[in-house]
Amino acid sequence: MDDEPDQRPEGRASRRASKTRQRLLDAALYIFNTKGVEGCAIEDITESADVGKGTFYRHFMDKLDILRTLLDFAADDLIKRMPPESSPAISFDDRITQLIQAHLTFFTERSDLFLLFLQGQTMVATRPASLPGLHAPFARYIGAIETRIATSLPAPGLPDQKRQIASLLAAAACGPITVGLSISSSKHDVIKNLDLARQSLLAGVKQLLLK
Amino acid sequence: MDDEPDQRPEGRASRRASKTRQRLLDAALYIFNTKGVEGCAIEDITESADVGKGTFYRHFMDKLDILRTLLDFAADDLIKRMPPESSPAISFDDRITQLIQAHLTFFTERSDLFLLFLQGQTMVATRPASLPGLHAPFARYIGAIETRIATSLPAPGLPDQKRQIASLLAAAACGPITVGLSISSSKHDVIKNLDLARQSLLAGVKQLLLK
DNA sequence: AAGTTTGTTGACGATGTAGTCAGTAGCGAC
DNA sequence: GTCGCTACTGACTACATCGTCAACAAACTT
Repeated sequence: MDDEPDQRPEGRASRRASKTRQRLLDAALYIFNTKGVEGCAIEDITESADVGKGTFYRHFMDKLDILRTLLDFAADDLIKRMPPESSPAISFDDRITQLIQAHLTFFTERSDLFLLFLQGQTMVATRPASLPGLHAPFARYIGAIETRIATSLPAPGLPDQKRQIASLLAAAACGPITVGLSISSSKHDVIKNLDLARQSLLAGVKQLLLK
Repeated sequence: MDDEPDQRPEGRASRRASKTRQRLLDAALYIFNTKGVEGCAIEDITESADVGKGTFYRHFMDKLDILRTLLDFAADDLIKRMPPESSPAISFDDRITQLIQAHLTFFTERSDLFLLFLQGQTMVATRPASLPGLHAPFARYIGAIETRIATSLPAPGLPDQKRQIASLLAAAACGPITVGLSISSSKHDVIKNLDLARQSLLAGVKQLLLK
């Protein structure tokens, strides 16, 4: 994680505090990806961040709280890599390619964040009940894709068609990564498959829109 | 879970034992999908199965062991729904459709197994190190797809092309479900998206094979 | 420099959990 | 019936984990 120094947080004390907070976030990201979210103890995080245990509770309510924060951050990072919302209308093909490309650089540059993102996605998908408030970053993520394809859609489309295509794009981007890694493909193979998925998606969506 | 009574397990005693084992498997499946694999205690499982805690350890080594058993079972179930290995050579389109269809009925009829399968897939993908021996069912799953597309491939194809297409198919089948559920689409919407993914995949793979 | 506020600490009580094991119940053989 | 065997039980030990809190430290204020 590498935020800029935040906007003038007053003095040294509060600067130190945000540094501690950041260390906790970094440590949590690492531990979550190593031992799994539920499989890790708060003390694993504070140990790795080299702070006292009590400090954790000054910055976060509990494990779910810090997980939420990390997933929000991950979603932000991924969304920032997409073309700007107000970007000029380009061909549908190019827009799809841009969006997949955003996932690709996210995966290559911040695979730690992406892996947590995928972990969270599955957690929310399979047992939303026990994870209050965790669906928000994913809804934001799909929403971001939706608005970004809106301006490039060949036809106006039905109300929920945009959402459908956005979901499909997300699946085309996230699916190959999860599947590829689950059978221990190399990162390189995963990336190749992702490009394949892009082509596949493109062809498929065109077909959908023709009807 | 609903196995047939197993092949003649001798007398009533051992029949009672496999019934207990089955109750544990059923309970574990339920609990895993409710509280998450790592978030649940052995006693949650035995409690739900209404057996003593010690009984668990008579049938399974530990939590990872029963999880492995369940994932193996899930993979078997999914594979059984695919067309038989020795099935007649049909068109590539139809074969892809058959395979996606297998996922679809698996999802509609045994969503509990499929959700655990997806959970396991993500666990293995994001942190293989801490989960020894858990990748096997997923390798088996991809292998099953591979052999089933082999006979219908338009061209012989390169050695790892089959694997690539198999991964892509798996992604096209699993991705939309995970993404769909993560933004709390209805089961119906998820199924619709899955069909979209099938079309998309078909178009994309054809394009791949043309080159 | 003295006093106040803010951030950090780790020991602590309470609770949870894994895995064991001596004991019990049910079954099958004779 | 009774003996041996297998399946089952749940109290128990040993340890892990949570979240708190009184004490401490650093940074600000006057």
